[in-house]
Amino acid sequence: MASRQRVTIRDVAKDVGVSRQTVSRVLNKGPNVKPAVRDKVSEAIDRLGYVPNISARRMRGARSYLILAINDRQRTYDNWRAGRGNDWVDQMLFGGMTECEKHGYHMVFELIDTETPQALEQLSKAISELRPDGVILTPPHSDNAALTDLLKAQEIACARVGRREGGEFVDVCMDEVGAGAQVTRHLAELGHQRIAYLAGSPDYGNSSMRLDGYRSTLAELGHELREEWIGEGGFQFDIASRVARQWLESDNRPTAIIADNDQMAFAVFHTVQHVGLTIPHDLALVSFEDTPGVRLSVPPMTAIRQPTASMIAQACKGLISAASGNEEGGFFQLPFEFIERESTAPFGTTA
Amino acid sequence: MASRQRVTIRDVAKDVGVSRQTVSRVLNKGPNVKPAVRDKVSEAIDRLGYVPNISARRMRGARSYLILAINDRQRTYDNWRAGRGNDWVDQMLFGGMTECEKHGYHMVFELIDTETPQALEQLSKAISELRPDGVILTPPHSDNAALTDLLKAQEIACARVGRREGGEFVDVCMDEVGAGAQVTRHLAELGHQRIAYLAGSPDYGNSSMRLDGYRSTLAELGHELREEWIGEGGFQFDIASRVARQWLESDNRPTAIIADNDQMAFAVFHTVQHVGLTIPHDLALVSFEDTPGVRLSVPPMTAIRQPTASMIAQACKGLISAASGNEEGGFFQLPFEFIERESTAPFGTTA
DNA sequence: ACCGCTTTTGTGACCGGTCACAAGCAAAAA
DNA sequence: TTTTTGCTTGTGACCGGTCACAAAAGCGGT
Repeated sequence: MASRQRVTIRDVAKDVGVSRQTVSRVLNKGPNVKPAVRDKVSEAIDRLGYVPNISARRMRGARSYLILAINDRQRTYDNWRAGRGNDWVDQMLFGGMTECEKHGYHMVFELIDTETPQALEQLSKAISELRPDGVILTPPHSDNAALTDLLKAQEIACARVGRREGGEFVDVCMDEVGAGAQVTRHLAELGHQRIAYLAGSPDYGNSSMRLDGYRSTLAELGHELREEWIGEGGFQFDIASRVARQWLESDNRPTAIIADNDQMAFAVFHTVQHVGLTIPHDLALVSFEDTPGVRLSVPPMTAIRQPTASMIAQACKGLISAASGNEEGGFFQLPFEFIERESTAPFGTTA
Repeated sequence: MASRQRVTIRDVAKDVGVSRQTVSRVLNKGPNVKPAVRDKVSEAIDRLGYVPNISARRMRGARSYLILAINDRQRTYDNWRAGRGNDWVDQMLFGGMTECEKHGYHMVFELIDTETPQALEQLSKAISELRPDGVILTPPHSDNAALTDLLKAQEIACARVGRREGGEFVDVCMDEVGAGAQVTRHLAELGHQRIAYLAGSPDYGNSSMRLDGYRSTLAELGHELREEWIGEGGFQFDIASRVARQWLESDNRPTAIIADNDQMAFAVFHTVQHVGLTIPHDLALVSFEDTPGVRLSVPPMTAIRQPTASMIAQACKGLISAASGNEEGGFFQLPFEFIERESTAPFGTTA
């Protein structure tokens, strides 16, 4: 059983000899408070150890100081059970809290079942109960119109990770085109001429942006762009394996492959071994994720790392800013990290 | 800007033609409500889509339906930055939410800086603002007396992961002795006679319990127990490497090593390679963690997996039960998972 | 000193639930 | 029938903040 509140705003007010409202104004950094009074109140707050009660604050239509972060249950479960070791939530927590605690905010994590009818109801229940100041939607929720419509209807600010419309939403994403360009340039600079691109799915916007980066960079550098070297692996191991195999067994096989996600990169790894080649001597390989799996592969993989923590931090920042009465929404593109490891080597180091 | 509450308890009361209190009683599954009335109220709640406001509930000393999970900032940062891919928070979220949503609870995650003077203040601020029904302390906080004292003083229920006193706390831990026994028996059954134990630190209770399991199992099976085969690696790579090297270069080297954590298991991996031996042919190796790193090592490592998700679920269950007015506290020991992979092989398969 | 204007401070109501207690009502006991 | 008892329902106050609005104080200009 939790105890009663110890020090309330009235205690502070009485101590200093001012009204509750004046204390409230100091707390919320409101204008129109004499510096001398402000100091006296601040001092009393510290001395008495007063901390405002979030629940009470939320009552009269004020802020709740809560940010709701939505994750997909299935995805979280898969990561957990398969032991693939995706540390997505860890990163969200670190990035989010770093920003939140600066402003006295807290993060509530919620799991919902996307793609099911319950999803909407689950989110609806959570926001009605918690009335957060903002909600962060991560993939695959970012694309769920039913959810964003609900939030819009409820007038709750919403940040979407991985989207780039901006407008009324706080959209945060990575520079996908730049990432596609970066890996392509990296391979080209290593001397590779025959660079294949194993794409995920054209339906997925970010995927096609990376492909754009690949295309434009190849053109820019005057490299040959062969359509048969752009494969589609549907982000899946099996499909990617087949595509990779076809490439690797062809007469004029690519000397480098860019994989759109780690699953497919692993598929290439596997296929390379199967065909009797080795990485990086016979083939350079880059991936667009950076899950622990690829960091710990042998050899460790060169990859683009999504700035998950920064993205969540930016999402929080945007939401808190909106809750503070500033202009809402906006579109933030964050730089990627390029991590060069041992799966890429200069062309010509073939054993 | 969040919108006003749409449907309140008064709306429901008016709709059905009863008082607010009656609706409240139905909500809280209180006794003394006529079944017919209860049904009518429940129906109206569903029809109007009424969801109680947690903040309001919390005001008059009632529950907050919030569980606060405390993690260490440094540890979270390290996991993130080093890319070691510890999915601890993912597991906490999955395990915790699975239990919480059954009871209408939410989880708030907080990062604090253990071992610093701020830690106490950070926790204090968080509980004053949020007034959660319970707090989950994970290592290394579980052992921090200042924190538990604070929670006791504030009369906020507390669950500690990795401790086993029980009493007023909800203590949740793994069967460490059993785990120590299990890996020892596993190796013995594979035919190993010379099984070394690379312990972490005797100061760490769980570590010494696992060692106890090792000792007693060896005795039970009538195996030789050599004190020089119990090393201390301080959970650190470097120290563990030295110990392993000494063992592996001795005349009568062990054929199996049990490592108290993954860091040290990696140290053994490294040392084995360095000395020119291979796993599992020349040496069987087991670890007591199961981070993605060891799952993805080559060969993948046989290991004990901590039931993190279940532990957090149990912690939530205990806290919610206490908040519901049941007997507080207790001690829960959860079974470990033993995952046999390829770093252990029968003795005698030496190449 | 008086006026208008801005800055600073204070008061009562209110948010949406729950608590304490009182009242209504039925069945059981006297 | 009357009283006791237990179950069911309702009423007003209250939790700890903030909002809207009113009041008071400061300040330069006439």
